[in-house]
Amino acid sequence: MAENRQRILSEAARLFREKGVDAVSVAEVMQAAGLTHGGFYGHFQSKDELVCKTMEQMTDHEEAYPSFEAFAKHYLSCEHRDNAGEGCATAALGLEFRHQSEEARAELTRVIEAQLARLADALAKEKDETASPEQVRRETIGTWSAMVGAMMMARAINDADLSQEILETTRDWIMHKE
Amino acid sequence: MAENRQRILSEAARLFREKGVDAVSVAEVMQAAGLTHGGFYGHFQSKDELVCKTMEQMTDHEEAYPSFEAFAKHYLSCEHRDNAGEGCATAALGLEFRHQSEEARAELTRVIEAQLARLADALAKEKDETASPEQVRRETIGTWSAMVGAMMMARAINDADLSQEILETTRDWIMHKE
DNA sequence: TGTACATCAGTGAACGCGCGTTCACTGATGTAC
DNA sequence: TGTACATCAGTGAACGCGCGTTCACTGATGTAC
Repeated sequence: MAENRQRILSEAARLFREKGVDAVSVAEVMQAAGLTHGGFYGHFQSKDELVCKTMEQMTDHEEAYPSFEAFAKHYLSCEHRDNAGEGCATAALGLEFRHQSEEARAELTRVIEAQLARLADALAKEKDETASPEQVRRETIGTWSAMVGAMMMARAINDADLSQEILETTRDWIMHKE
Repeated sequence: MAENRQRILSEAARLFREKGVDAVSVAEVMQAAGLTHGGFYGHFQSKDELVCKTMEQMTDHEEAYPSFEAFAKHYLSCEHRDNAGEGCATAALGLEFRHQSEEARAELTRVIEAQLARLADALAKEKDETASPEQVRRETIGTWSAMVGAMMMARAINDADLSQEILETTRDWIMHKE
């Protein structure tokens, strides 16, 4: 039963990021986990609880970033854009949480805080001792906003050329701000 | 009848940005326009057509930005964050268009292209002749991504302090990139 | 000016559908003797 | 080792609900005579 619960959570994490929380039904998650929809309520009290637990697990499973440059390069890639299911939850879900419960929004806030902390670590390592914590935080928030915004737009629009231009130019822009 | 159609479009533009396209029903739009839901299909063929026409009108009604700094300051304000219904369509709808029709996605692409063009104009004016068009485009895309990403995160999260910090730090970051 | 009629934007009950959720049931598993 | 029974995760039909959409109807308006 613990195995099944874990498979439900993993499939939910993938499907929610791929299509959005509202666009994925409980039955679809259960089918992806190889079960039928009726058994869902043996594992979770409601779809909202599944959303919260999925976000909770995402925060736990994240690893430290190897280096800021490597992270930015991967983050702002076409591969990441085209595989939202395995990618960043903030860029994949973001706005949808306006309509989620307060509990779910609190989990997303934790996810974003954790991502900012990891990114700040990577940036601080890059700079050694040459930047104050305040400067690092400033650069972290600025670059992180640009990455999230660029990815969201690149995914939303219809024009492959403009999509790629936004990713590449933003990557260039945050790394060499002239 | 033309007046009613216009009122439907205006209310749809406000409600869609405020709550998202999927979270607003046809009946809700019609009620906001002072009509009943049945009459909707005398004005539009489908909800999808309403989405497209609403986006079309948004592109048309935008004005040139006074100055880059003034625009950024207003864009990254708490007022804008808390009044999505009157604000930027890209930051308000963005990702939701993954599930919309190709026609609707094409309209959003046009909205984003128009916003990039207006922002590039404002930036170019600021710089006079000191920057090449390529440099202006680069800075336009970079700053625009950061503004959209910051606004989306500021709206999604649950923590008022972090929300405001993201807005203020990003504003600071894009204006003085050290 | 007054009456009869055509037009048509808007009304509201009804439809089919998919959703989240419930619940009586099943059938594999483990324990008792 | 073999049989009887309890447990309980998972099944699948069914629920109430809100959605987008349809359609027979209404009632105000404008024209014809």
